[in-house]
Amino acid sequence: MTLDQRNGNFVTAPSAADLLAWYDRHRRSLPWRAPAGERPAPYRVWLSEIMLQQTTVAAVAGYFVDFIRRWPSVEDLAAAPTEEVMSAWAGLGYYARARNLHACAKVVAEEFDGRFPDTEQGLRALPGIGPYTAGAIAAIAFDRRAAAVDGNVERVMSRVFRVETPMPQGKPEIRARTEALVPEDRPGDFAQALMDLGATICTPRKPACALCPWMEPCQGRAAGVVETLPRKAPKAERPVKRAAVFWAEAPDGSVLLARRPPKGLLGGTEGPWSSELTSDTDPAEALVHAPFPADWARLAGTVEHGFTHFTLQMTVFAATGVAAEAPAGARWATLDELKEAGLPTALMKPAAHALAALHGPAAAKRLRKRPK
DNA sequence: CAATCGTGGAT
DNA sequence: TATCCAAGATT
Repeated sequence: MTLDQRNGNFVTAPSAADLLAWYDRHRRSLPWRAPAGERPAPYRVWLSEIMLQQTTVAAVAGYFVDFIRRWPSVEDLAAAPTEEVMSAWAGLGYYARARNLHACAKVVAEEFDGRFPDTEQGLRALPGIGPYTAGAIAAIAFDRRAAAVDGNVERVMSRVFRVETPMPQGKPEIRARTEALVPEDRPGDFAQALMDLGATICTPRKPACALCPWMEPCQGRAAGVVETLPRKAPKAERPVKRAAVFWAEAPDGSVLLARRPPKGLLGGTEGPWSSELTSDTDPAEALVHAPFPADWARLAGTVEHGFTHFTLQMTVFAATGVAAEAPAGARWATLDELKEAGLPTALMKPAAHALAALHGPAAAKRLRKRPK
């Protein structure tokens, strides 16, 4: 029992034991989790944590099952061509994760004999593993006493301890508070319990405080400010940028696919040829960005895609019956090969737009990923 | 530190 | 329809 000097209230500290007791009754069953009391394989923990970065459980589940079936071990994943990993990742977003995933698998397979480091520090040195993921893997896969501070934990802790400092300035305090609470026993369950609590009880809006194991010690609730936490600076508004997408079809019906440079927006993915997506291209002057001279026809309408930090408005140009060599970094591919390649959603949209315009809606529908 | 980097679901 | 934002890392 301590005194909160901000309002003169006496507060009790939240206990790991109360949270773990709640977790034992309400833990979610997820594809990457082991049965209660068992420790999941580090490979599965790592793969799931990378996929779950800024990505919802629902979006990840199918990809996780696919990856595990296709590459059952880290050695299998390391041995795969990077292009196959990128294709398997297509649609999940943040493609740097896929590149780092493969790079990390190679390091673990080739330099660590297929075994992941079992400490936070060791994990942190691997590509794609930052402070959160290192803590999560150390705790969940190796039962190390490590904190895993993600968005859920940030929200829970900012509320329980009533941290009113806006993020990211408040992060150090959140981390210190979390580290102090991690128990010697069951640190992995503690990490997952905290995330489950944030995902199912201590939600951004309308938290279910009445069901919360930490309702009593929650200072945010006592002060009536739960839903205002964590505090965040207002976000800058998203500019609209324009790009030109070039849909080329050869006489045999194959289409032009270009591999994007490894870094930057959609880095390493394949898709139709386009102007720079991060600059702003005037549609009237778009043809200078075409892959080769052809009878380009501007298709009616535009295609929009919202990225985190800007909205992209794409104008699509199409040419059919093209007999031309594919430029460097591009290839002619059948529609089946296009589906196999896996396009990011942002580029699947203009592809579908072109197919619908040239061959009808039914042709566009065939682009959709078939359920496996 | 601030900007960059995807996507889909919920509200 | 617009906004938020989810198991963040990298530069």
